Amino acid sequence: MIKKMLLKDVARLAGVSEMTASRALRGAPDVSNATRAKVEEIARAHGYVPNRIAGSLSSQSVNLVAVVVPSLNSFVFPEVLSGISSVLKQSPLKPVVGISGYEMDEEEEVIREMLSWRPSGLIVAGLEHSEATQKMLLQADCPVVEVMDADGTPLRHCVGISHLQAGRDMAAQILARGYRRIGFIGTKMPQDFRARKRYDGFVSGLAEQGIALTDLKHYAGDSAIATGRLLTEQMLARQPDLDCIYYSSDVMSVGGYMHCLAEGLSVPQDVALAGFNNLPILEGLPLQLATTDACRRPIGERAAEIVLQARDSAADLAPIREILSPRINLGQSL
Amino acid sequence: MIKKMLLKDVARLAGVSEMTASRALRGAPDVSNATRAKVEEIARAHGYVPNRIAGSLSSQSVNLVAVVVPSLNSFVFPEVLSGISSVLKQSPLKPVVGISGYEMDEEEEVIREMLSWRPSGLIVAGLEHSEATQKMLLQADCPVVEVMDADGTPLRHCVGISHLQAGRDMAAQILARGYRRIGFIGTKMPQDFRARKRYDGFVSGLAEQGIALTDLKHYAGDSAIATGRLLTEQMLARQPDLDCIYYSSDVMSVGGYMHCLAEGLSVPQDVALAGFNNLPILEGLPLQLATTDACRRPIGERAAEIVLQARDSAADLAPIREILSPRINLGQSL
DNA sequence: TTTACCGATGTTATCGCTACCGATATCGCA
DNA sequence: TGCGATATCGGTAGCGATAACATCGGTAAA
Repeated sequence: MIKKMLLKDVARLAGVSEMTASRALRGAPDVSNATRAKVEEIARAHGYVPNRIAGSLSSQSVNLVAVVVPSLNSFVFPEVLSGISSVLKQSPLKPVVGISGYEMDEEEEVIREMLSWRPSGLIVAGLEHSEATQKMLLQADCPVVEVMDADGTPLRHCVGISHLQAGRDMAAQILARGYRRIGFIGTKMPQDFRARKRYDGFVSGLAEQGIALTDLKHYAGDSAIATGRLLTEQMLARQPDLDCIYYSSDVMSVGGYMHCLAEGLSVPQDVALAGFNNLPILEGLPLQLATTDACRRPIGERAAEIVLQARDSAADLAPIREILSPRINLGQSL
Repeated sequence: MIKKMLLKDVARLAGVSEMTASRALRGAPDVSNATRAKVEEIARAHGYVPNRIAGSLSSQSVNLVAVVVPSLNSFVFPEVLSGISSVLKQSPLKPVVGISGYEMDEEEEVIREMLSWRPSGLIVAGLEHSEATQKMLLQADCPVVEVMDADGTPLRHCVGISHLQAGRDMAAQILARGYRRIGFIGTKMPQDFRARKRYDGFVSGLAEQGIALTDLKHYAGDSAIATGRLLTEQMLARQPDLDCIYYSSDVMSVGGYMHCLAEGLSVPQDVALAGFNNLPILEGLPLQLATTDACRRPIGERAAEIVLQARDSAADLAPIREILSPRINLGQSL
């Protein structure tokens, strides 16, 4: 294999035209079985890998779906992704992931990069984008689905939950159980719009019943169990009579629980805990922590379905806005 | 914006040739600042997104590095990825992730797909590939780096650790602390070659001192805290006098620890625990669990550096084989 | 037997951009 | 004033594949 095999090499070796070789390898119709077999045989024998760059330029179609998420570390997006993948598997489309790092500028750059590859669809987490990004998304000639969040104005298609409502609902549950001295611990706070909305909903849910937060910690860094533990320790030191803490993420509430375990505090008697996301790390703990399921997988699945739907329909797909209902899991920590 | 803006539209509006517009937008030399500014202005105003498919076909270069990993759920690969990203950020290259799902066939398909986009480099986890995959990787006209593992024969470049040795080392540590009735719990066992190697190394390490495993559980499913907890419970039921368990992953050892917490078993007095990877979930637990750091980030960084190095050097880069030394963290659970 | 038609294949014309190289403008300097 | 060296810019020719249409035996229907 001195130099790269091209389609024309395969064609020549198989004794057919480039066109026929192309059709054979793509599984297109109008090729006799004998010819197809011969072409495939030659391609395999020589390790021919088609050049999809050329193919896509020619066919004006790219079998990729861009997926832009803030992070892969947070345990939350892999599951959205797997929902997307499972649905796309029924089609020739493949997901490609880009990471925006909870930064609008970074998101803009990543989206520009992805759109420059002319994907068949774009799925992006969140409704908040820079102006330039919004413009790009509106002009993109592929279906765009904003996911995870439903509080706001989607550009076109949208699948998510109301984080505002999720926060409010958790406030109601916590108040209903008689807790009154309540703290909130959040991470990535200025940048994570959804965490911010849960916070806002939570505070307003408390306010509806005349309760204000007793303590509050907005931490700029990433969610981590160790961070949750540390911030919980600090908050309980500041407010020894706190009776409940609501965290922006299960990762953090697990950290809080670890603090309680280490200090011999009993949950929920000494302090009640609640998180968000219903992450798999909650399963297997000695105590089931309260959480809200964020519908990650269904969101991914629906988003992918919308992309497929848009691809199949000749005309532009009418805007789809799907608001899923997250389910609170009270567990044993409230 | 009725139809897609093309470079020629930008050029026309800017009153320059396509060529000049192309140079201006790419930041290529030989363009006056005034012209460049005007072209950029027009492009921005009209939301022009260059078509990288056409650009790459023409320039015969793609600024993407394919990264193929078994899974994103396992908590281990995101960190390799972030090592890769951080290094690539100094260059115009961008990582693109593909998921092989711990399946050789799937891996083959994913790699074929990625290579069909003619990336500037390919980083793949593991040394074990199907024959067809090996052939593709050898013929690929881009640098290929196999990462994570160093036990075996790399195709060309390789950055990893010896999992065999990691298993052996942990066996030595465990034996040195006097444990004799030892169990092993592993997941993804037939497919995860690296876990398998740690197991083999562990068993041989024990054998060197005349010890055999007291109990063994190879679980086919994914690692999860809940799974670790359940399998630990079952193993301890089978072997009540087990004094130590080595897990294929920290995720599982945390599950084991959760079982101990729930049952009131003290670690390491009642049973000692050790895992692998040094995952962030270990941080913040009431007890620090023994583990081996898998050097995930440095591996990602080095792999990316090799890709950059190969890109810069005119001639073919001589094979690089880098074996990092994982560090055991004994914690408090042994 | 003739004609319409169909499956299998080949020919031509892009797809949107950039490498390559030639053309032009500008400027310093003798 | 005239020359070559620079700085800018443009025309042409692909990159490697596929869409669309043309071709061409051969078979079934008339």
